[in-house]
Amino acid sequence: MTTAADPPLGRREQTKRANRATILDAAREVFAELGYGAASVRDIIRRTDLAAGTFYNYFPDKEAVFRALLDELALEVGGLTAQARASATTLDDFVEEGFRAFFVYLAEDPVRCELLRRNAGAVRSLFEGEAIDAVLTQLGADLQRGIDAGLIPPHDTELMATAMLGSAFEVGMRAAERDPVDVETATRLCADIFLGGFARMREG
Amino acid sequence: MTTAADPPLGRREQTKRANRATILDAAREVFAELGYGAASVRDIIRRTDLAAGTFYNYFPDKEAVFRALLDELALEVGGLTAQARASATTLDDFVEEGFRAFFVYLAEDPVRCELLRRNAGAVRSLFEGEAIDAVLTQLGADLQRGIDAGLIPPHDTELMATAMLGSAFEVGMRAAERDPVDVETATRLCADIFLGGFARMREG
DNA sequence: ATTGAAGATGACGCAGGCGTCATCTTTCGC
DNA sequence: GCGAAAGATGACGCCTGCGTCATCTTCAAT
Repeated sequence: MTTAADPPLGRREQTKRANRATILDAAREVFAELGYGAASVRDIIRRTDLAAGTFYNYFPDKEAVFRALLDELALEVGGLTAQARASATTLDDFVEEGFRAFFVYLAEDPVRCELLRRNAGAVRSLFEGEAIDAVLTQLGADLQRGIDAGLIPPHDTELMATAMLGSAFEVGMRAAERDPVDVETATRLCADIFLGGFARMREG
Repeated sequence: MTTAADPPLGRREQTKRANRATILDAAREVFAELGYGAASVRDIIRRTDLAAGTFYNYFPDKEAVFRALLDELALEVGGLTAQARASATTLDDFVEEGFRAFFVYLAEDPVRCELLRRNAGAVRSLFEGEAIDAVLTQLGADLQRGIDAGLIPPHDTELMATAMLGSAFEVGMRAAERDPVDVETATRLCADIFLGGFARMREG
């Protein structure tokens, strides 16, 4: 299931895609290890058997690769969690499956995980209101729908989404560095916390 | 209330302290704006009327200044929150006052706040098990005491502490960028979430 | 006042990153 | 096969940061 021409894949286009992927993979590793700020374009191409100049055929600078990386990631994580929440029928499912999707996604790839962990700050400053923020907005909107439907007590959805993402992020990181990665414990904990929180807000 | 000689403060010692403070202040700003990785020693001294060489009379490299900055910060935040929790008599107070202390501390100084926000990743990778981690360990221990005393249902205290810190951090950042900074709303939200969470864990 | 040491200064040599561009290699259409 | 264009290559000039160190300035003790 590709977007355009399926069979007619010229050698030209083929290497182009491969090179782009190679650069992105190398960049993911480098940013994960060194952090965005300390990483250089040279660090990235050095991890590749491409020449320095080639990099600039694909991306104008390191910020562009970083953006590409994060856009991809935000799209994936946004899609997965939103989908998980969308197919939930109860509030318990909504919360639990949302967290689980996130933790499963993190557990899937340690490099991805480290990329996020190491660059949380850079992501924030670099993508004010983009990419990652979209995930948060999406969650906020879902919460609002829950409130409208009477399933969740009214509250500041922006702050709540922030709290959920914050917990999920930190807990996910901690869980990911345990061996073996225990998605269930993390899911259970976060779900209990926030479901309990909703209950308390409903009563109090 | 200083540690040693109070009256005999020679001009020599005076400038030394002033210079150290000047460097630390400049470093805080630079790290907050550029992020640890991208910041350079030159960026720091440039923000000062000291000469390049002078920097090295006080710190061996940028990592050392960063450590000094973070150690100070961790000590403050650890002290304030631990103290707030220690003087609590009920579980509600324990949770609420702990969060409040943290949010008040953040709201106090925007630069400090930005320093943390921007460098969350660098802090983690640079201080595996030091400084900031101590805050977390402290919180974990407090939770364990709560469990032992039968106030809090048993659970994975390490993960729980992580979740609390994660929420507090993200919510604090978000709250800090709102104008005016609303410590109460943030405190209320976090306290409700985690108190509710405890309640749910106790029942279920 | 004199002098010795603490410490501030900034120029220096070295290292490495940046983005470019002339050149070479490969692919594709004919 | 052939020629032209796409694209890969890596050396180049420029720039900036690093940590040092010889030198100058300032302080304090005599």
